This record gives sequence, C-alpha cells and structure tokens, in this order.
Amino acid sequence: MYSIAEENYIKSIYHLQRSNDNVGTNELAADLKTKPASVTDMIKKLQAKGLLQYEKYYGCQLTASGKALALSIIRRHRLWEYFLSEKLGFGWEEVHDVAEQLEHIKSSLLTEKLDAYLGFPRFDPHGDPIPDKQGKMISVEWQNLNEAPVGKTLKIMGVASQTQELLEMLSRKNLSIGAQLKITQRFSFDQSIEIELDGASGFNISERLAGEVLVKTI
Amino acid sequence: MYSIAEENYIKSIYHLQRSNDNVGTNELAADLKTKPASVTDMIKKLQAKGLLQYEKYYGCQLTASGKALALSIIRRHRLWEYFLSEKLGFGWEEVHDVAEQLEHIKSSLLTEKLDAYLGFPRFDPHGDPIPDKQGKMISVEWQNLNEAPVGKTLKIMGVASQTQELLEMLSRKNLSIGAQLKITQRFSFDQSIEIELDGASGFNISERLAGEVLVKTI
DNA sequence: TTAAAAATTTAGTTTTGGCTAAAATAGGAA
DNA sequence: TTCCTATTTTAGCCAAAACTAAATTTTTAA
Repeated sequence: MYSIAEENYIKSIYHLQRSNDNVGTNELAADLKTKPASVTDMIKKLQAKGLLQYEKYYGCQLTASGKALALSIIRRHRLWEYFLSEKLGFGWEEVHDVAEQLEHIKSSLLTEKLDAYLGFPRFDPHGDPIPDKQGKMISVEWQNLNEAPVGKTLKIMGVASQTQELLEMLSRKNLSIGAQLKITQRFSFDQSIEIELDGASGFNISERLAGEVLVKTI
Repeated sequence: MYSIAEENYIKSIYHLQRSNDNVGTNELAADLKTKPASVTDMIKKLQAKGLLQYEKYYGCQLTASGKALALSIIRRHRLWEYFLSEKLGFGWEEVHDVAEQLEHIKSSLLTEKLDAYLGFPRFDPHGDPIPDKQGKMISVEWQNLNEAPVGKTLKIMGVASQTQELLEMLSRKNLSIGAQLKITQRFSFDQSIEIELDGASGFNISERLAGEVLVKTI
C-alpha cells in the first residue's frame, strides 16, 4: 500500500513523462510544489520499491509497475470526477480538488462498484479517457504541441479552435493539415517550442499557438 | 483544518464520552489501538487547539467546539455509509472501513451535495442517526445498559429481544418496564455493571444481559 | 578548454504522530 | 496512614516527508 505522498509523485511523473520520457528533479519539484532536495529523497525511495528507474543527475522514468500504479490512480481520479460532476452536480471547475483527495481512498471494491454504478464511463467531465480495471484506456490520438513529445515525428491533424487570426497565421507559417514536423526543443523561458518542418529547421512557435495545433505521433 | 489523526481522536473521545463523561488515557489508547503515552501527547495538542478540556492524571472531555467537530465527522461517516450501502450496493458489514477513510475528505461542498443527492437521510444503514449540517440529529432516546451513562437516573423502556429465558430472568430481578435505576459502576474485568434499583444497591448485571435492557435517561 | 551558471544531491533539521522505558501520581488495601 | 499497584506522564527516540544550506556534477558559454 502506498502513501498519499508516494501516489502523488507517481501521478506527477506519469503526466510529465507524456511530453518527455525522462523526468528531471527540478521539473518534478515545480509540479509537486516542493523542493528539488525533497524530490531526490523520495525518488530514491520509489526506486527502492521498484516503481521507477533513476539515474543520478539525469532523471527518472516509471517502470511497468510504476505505470500500472499511475493508471490506477488516474482511474480513481477520473471516476470520482465523473461522479462529482454527473451525480452530485459539481461544476467542472470544482471537481478537481475534491477528486484529488478521493483518488487516494484505498479500496478496490469501492473503485469497481463506483465504476459499475456510473455505468462504466469512458471519459471524465474534462474529456480525458478513464483507464479500465486493467489500466487500458481509449487512446486519445490527438494532442496539442504543448503536450507532444520532443523529437518524435508528428503529423498535424487539426486545430483546437477556428478563429480567422489563427488560420491566417497557420497558413503563413505553412502549418497545414497533414504536414509533418518534429519538436526540436522546448524553452522553459517562455514555454515556446522550436520545430523542424518539412526539413526546414529552427522555427519557433509560441505557447499560445502551440496549444491550438493538434498533432498525432506517427 | 484538522489532520486525520486529530479527527480520529475527537471521534473516539466523543463515542467514549457517551458512556462516561470523562475519558481516560488508557481507555482512549485501547480504542485507538495506540499507546497511552502517545495519547497524552495528542491530548495536549487538542487542548491547545481548544477542542477539549484536559486535567492531568484525570482525563478529558470535549469542549463545545470539540463536540461540533465530532458531529461533523460522524455526519460525514454516516452519509458515506448510506451512500455505499444504498447506491453502491455494499453489504452493511463492508461499509465501515471505507467510510472510515471517506469521512476525512475535506470539502463542505461535497458533504452538502452528497446529503442532498441521498435525499437527506436521517439514519445510516446500521440505524444510527445522521447529524444535520448544524450537528443536530434525531435523538435516539433508548439505549441499552452497556451504552448508558454511569450515575444518571435511567428508566427501563423495553428489551431488545423477547426470548423466554430473558423475560424470566428480568422478572426474577425485578427489572420491569418503567422501573428506575442508576448504574453505579462499570467493571472492566468482565464488562459487567453494578446498578442501584429502587433504592436497593449493589447488584450486578452481566454484559450480555445489559445489552438487552433498553433505557432512557430521565 | 575552462570558468560560470544551472541542476542536482548530500547533510543536517523540523514537524507529526508514534514508540519504549523510566518516573510520577492516585487510589485501594493492610 | 502507609505502601503497593495500576494508571498516567515525562523523556528520549524513530520514521516519513518536508525544508535549508552547502557541496557536487553537468551544461553552457566565453
């Protein structure tokens, strides 16, 4: 049985791994609103428990059992969000903090009965997929450029919104549907990213724009 | 905001106070499955927070705000028990441990929305009354002699079951409906109690028998 | 290539809630 | 009243999870 602190680390690492396979100490500390030194300590404990692989001064990645744990926490979180929203009438912005507490209740009987009671929902109120008992979930193929991994080849599938200004900017930059690109770098300074598009490299996209561009890993 | 450990202490003291206004350290340690020394430490902290009144080597009693806190925890606990049993189909013996975790979720919005969703139930699946938002609950007038307070005048209101053997024993002991009595002592050795009945004092009643005799404080 | 900056780890503390062993106190029996 | 016993408290520690400050390693830039 894992503590609430341990579960929160695992969940955070899982989310951070979506955009970059290796998760650094500072990054994790920022996400968990704690200090890097505390993260180092905890990461060692989690490695000892076999939940992740850690290399000094480099970073960490979840093991298979770490990922399975993360998915079970995410499952509980999203089921509770669904419950709060659908059954209790919470606004979608009110559900997160309460679900953050409820996800740590330890009882697999509770999780399974809740799932059945809700009718085995596939998506939470924010549209995120809910993992099933085995940790499988409907893969959400599209993600925006802020969430997409660095270094992998991506294909533009669509845009999140359709304003005139956005479409104008996209066509000017040759960011059209079907185009293939690769993120070469992510700048923490302003959250902007640098991409390589059709061979041409080094052009920069603001965080604002990147959030509108939906891509799929190929 | 109180920690889970603090809430568990308050809840335990509240329950123990029902049978004896003053709660001793050993008694509390046994109930919480911890050691007397740990209890002393925590009790001092709770007194500093104004939740209870404590006198060295004597014991403690909840203050008004301690009682209010206890009632709000009991409210959450019983609402969750009702939910687990009525909505999720838990067996009545399965609800307690899970409710024990759920009762510590901090969100008054959650408690109130859950209450409304359940239709403002007055009793949990075990028949215990659920306190309302203000901490008021339907008073369960009758209690058995094991739960009744020491020293207060009690009136016999009925019996829990109606077997021949029980009724025979009761009539022999003059324990008839309407009779008034007072508990003079509770023996931890065998959980038996000593009562004073119609002026005559010093007779002993086994735990088994006491559980069948329903009384009301007058 | 080397020095400065940034990221990360180590060492030493703190807080919370628990523990053991020893000391203190209260209450009952002789 | 005095002594014994049971209860309770004190003192000193431990583990988890955090923190600060200092040391170390990696990365970057001159």
